[in-house]
Amino acid sequence: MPKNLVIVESPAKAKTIEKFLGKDYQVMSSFGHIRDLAEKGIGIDFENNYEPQYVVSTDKKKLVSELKKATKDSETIWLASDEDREGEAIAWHLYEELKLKKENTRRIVFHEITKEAILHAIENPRDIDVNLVDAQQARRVLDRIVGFELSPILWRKVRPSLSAGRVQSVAVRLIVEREREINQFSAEANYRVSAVFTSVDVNGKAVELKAELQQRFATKAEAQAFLETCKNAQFSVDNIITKPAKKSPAPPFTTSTLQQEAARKLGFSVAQTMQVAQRLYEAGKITYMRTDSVNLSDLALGTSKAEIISMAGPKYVHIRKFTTKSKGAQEAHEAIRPSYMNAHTVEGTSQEKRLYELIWKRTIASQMADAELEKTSIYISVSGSPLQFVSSGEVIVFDGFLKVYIESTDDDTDAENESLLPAMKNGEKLQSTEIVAQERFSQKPPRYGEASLVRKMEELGIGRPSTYAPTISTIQNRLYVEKGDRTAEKREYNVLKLKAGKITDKIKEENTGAEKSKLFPTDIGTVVNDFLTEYFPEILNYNFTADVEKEFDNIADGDIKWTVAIDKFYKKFHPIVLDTMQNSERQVGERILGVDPASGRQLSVKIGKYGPLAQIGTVEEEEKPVFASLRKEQSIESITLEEALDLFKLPRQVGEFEGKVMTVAIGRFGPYIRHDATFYSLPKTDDPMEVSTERAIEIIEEKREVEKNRIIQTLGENGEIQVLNGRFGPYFTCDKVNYKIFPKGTDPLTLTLERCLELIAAQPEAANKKKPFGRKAAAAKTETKEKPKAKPKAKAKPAAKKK
DNA sequence: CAGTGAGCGAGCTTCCGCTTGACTT
Repeated sequence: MPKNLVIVESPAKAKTIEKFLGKDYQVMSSFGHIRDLAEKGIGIDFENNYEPQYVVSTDKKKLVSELKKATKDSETIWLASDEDREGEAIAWHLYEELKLKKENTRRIVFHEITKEAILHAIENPRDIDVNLVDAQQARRVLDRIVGFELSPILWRKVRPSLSAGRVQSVAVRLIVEREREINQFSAEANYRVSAVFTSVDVNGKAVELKAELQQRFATKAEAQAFLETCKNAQFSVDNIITKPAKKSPAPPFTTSTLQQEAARKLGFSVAQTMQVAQRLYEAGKITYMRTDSVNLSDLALGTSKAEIISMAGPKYVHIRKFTTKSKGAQEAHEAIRPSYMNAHTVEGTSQEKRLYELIWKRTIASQMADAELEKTSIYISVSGSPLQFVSSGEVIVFDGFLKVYIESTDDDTDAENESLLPAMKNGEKLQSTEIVAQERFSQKPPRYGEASLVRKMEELGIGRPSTYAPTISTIQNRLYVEKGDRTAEKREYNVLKLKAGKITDKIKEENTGAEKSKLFPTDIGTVVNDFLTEYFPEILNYNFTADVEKEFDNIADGDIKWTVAIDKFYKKFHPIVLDTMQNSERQVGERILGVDPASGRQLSVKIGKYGPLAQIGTVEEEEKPVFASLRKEQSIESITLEEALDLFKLPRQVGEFEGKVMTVAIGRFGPYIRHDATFYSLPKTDDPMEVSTERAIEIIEEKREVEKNRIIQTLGENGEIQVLNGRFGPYFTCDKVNYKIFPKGTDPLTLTLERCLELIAAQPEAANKKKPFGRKAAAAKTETKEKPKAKPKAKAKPAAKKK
């Protein structure tokens, strides 16, 4: 039995360390925190100076008893959790829960996983830092108080099962406020003038030069006047300025920057990035993926340098030490980097390969030389006008890090092809081939995507690397926010063109405002946000986390007791909770849009039992109100009176077919046509308000055609087996259970009754799936999948249901 | 798969951070 037991947080780490330490050491993992505040109730004893009630998490019970057993057999126990606030608390919880003794317990920390670093740590043990532990307890208790006192208010005043918290509520606020900025935005137009000049270069060759006027015109008249001036103007090179420029590489990846780049370059969702990174980490290919540090170990710097030299030569090396600038960073780990810099790629799925290569390039590039550029600007004067055109070009003199990696930006709209300019002389005369004044509109602020929301949260110091992805899921699961697309709208713009001495004036059309996979606030999200910001402005303040972090630092420094800090907060916060619970109205987000011209009754929108609705009339009136649901893409905040009135025009009869009426309406699953008790979904491209009789018949016939082709063949005496065409290809059904056909590629027409029975026998699970797991079980399943905390309750429920 | 919108009110829901598992769609 080894004399020493080392406990770290992650099993992958444990495995590596065990190799370094040899036979005398056993290394185990705690899998993060082993205990937490009691899940039932608030888990804090307010009568007893905020005493936290800690409970070993159900999924950790077995682990804790194993750890306990291992400690009994060891002479010395080494607590080697991370060096930050949470890591210190993990060490303390282990100490408490495993009932360790001070004499044979050591607290150690190391910053990189190398033999030297670990041996050095073992030679320099210390005690558990109680102040740092207390800072974590304050953090934990504060979050519990905020979350568990605010959420019930929402259950009462808005809707059951909602949630609020220090992090998630602010994340939602960012999205709601951005949406308002967009709604209130009005595009301003101005005129941008560009020109194409020709000349002869120093070698006598004809060259072309594109240039842009430095000034923009606010009105069409001004642009027109300028073009008039240009009609008879002389153009000449006024000045040529060439200056050197530099570009430096970005620092290595943190969790947040990895999520952003993977979203931009690979199109990964935040959760996807983390899953793929986790697999790379577990396979030993990269360092830990939840980190806020941009620091690289000396080992990594050394191997990077060697790699760059062999790849590109010594002049491409530039070793850099990056420092973190994000708020509240705790830097318990290294930056995210390849474990071995000489591995340019890895084996694995294509996602793993692509993410790995991204990490490798970013890491290598961070240690490479700056790129050197030469920027040239040619200024062109216009006779009869003080204004100047400018043509700019950029030449890469030395590529440096650009050899391997170019960082993306969210708005790469200005990616003009800046290139080499022709050689010119001062005073040179130019001919203009055309000069165009084009109307340009200012851009709406962009909506957040998952990754850009993470970036903003990191900037505000809200949330941690381990919680970015879960928080993004939570606010979507609560239906505060949803991911969606906006199709482009057409917009007209004006183009004035001067060519061959003539000015033409044309209207052109452009697409604008298309967005993909962005975060939109829902009506519930907006109502909850407005309610919370009104009653709890302090919690919803963007600086709240930063402010409490300062207080946690004071606790960690020993300047204030954690219970005193919490008491200060609670004495302010709790009375507002009580007051809000008592005195605030129920929140339905009602907006009165105006009057229905047909009836003269009030038209309003609000959140109803089944979602947002429009309502004509009020309950106080004698005549009952009339209701209509809002459409999916509409919101209470932005719907207009006209749009709301349109909702009452459905259901609408669109004529007859085969002697039966056809009705168009919008249901739970979108617009549909109803005919002879059958439903036909309307394709997205059809507007339910516009569908004609002919078009409706067409849709019905199309669906019938698909239905007809659905059945490939029928087998069995009474046709109990049907071979069908489904969304995922052919399958067959027997007794209301669906079965796969294999091997893949089997021609469904060759299937016989015997073969089908064989296939049924080969997939007995298919039959079992349906019965014990009903709809509820399926729902519970997705629930637990969405939030990693598997709740035993959710699993127990369906089990109890089946008899 | 597709009509809902009054109110009785059982018992339930919820936070943030640290870490991975396991078993059917």
